[in-house]
Amino acid sequence: MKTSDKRRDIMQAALELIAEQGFHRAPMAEIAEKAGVAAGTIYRYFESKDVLITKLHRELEDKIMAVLQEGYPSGRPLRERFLYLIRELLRYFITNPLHFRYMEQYFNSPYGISMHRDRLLGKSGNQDILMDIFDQGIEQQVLKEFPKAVLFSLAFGPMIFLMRDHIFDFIVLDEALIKQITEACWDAIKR
Amino acid sequence: MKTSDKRRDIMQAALELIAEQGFHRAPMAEIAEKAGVAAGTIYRYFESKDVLITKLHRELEDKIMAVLQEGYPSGRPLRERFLYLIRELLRYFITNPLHFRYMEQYFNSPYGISMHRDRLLGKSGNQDILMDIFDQGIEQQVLKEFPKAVLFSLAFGPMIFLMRDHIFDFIVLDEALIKQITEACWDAIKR
DNA sequence: CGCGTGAGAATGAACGTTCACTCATTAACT
DNA sequence: AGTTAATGAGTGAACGTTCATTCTCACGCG
Repeated sequence: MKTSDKRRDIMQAALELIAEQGFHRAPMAEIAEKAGVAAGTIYRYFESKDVLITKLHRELEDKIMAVLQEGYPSGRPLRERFLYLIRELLRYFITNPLHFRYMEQYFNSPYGISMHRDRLLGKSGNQDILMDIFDQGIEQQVLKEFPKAVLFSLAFGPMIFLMRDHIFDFIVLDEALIKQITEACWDAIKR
Repeated sequence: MKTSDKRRDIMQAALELIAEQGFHRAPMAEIAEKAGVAAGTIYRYFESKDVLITKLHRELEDKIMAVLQEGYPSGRPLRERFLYLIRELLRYFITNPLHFRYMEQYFNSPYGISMHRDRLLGKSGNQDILMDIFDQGIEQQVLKEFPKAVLFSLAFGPMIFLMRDHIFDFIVLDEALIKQITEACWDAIKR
């Protein structure tokens, strides 16, 4: 609770500002002010804005992955595991809208491209629960015979769009709707 | 072929630069250079960068809508009309990747939010072929009973993701795959 | 116990760069 | 000759980053 205190404050301030305003409207000076430190102080903890952005992303990703792993029904059928993943991710983002906004920014930036490439090529460090489902689903002929990128898009594309709509109040994602939506996603990929 | 000449050049240069680099890495000076005019000249045709960006978007949207209307099978069943729309849009973007990249940039920016809001509320100027399909589909009980925003996400979310993957060479969208994908989208929304 | 000291932490003014936009000047056209 | 179009150096604002300076505080010494 010494150095990590300021480090935390800076990361939290950066998260909020970037999630709400985007990378370009989140100047270091403002991040510093929000974190209650001087501008120069940030550079004691992060060598550049880029590094701060990347570290923040990695931290969020780890946290989300941990949440998804937690109650993951490993032994259960594919369909159930798939529905679980989509549902829990939606719930997580609804509870943590800033996290969603941040990840979205990151994804829609040059950073996001290489991240996505690694994921599709299976090069992400931790083993990837979702890609595993796709592999098994194709093998067991439960899923349509699509490249993984296509399955990924059919499953995640709608989710991202819907979270956006939810955050901007174009729609209210309640439990009933979430259930129906996850099943609609399943309809799209199941054989 | 007088004023419109330079106007065209400027819009084309802006389209290319913004599509490839994003709004922030497309300085007016560079747009001017690419268009073969001086920086100040742009302001004879567009009162600000914002206006240029908005005009460019409107033009692309009009063009895309015109293409979609062209062979639109008005009299045919809902399913056929839906598949047509998704397929033709995919084809259009594959043929005009810069247009896709630009629209994507625009959508993932503050501009995009209000645009999307208007669309969901049916406030876009021209009547909206896709939203019509959703209205009719719900009425005729062919589609799942979702809010239009949800149907929209299920239909378009995957498409946007896939175009991204296609443009970055993570996937090759050939005719066979496009057919299967559009049908998978239909599976997601059909009752 | 009080005090001086030194090293690490923090500061914020200043710097260099980038960018959208302006405008006095020049060129082109009628 | 006069009107419109085009130019591009210049302006000021915004930003990421630096660094000389100040602050903090644990520790050793008298």
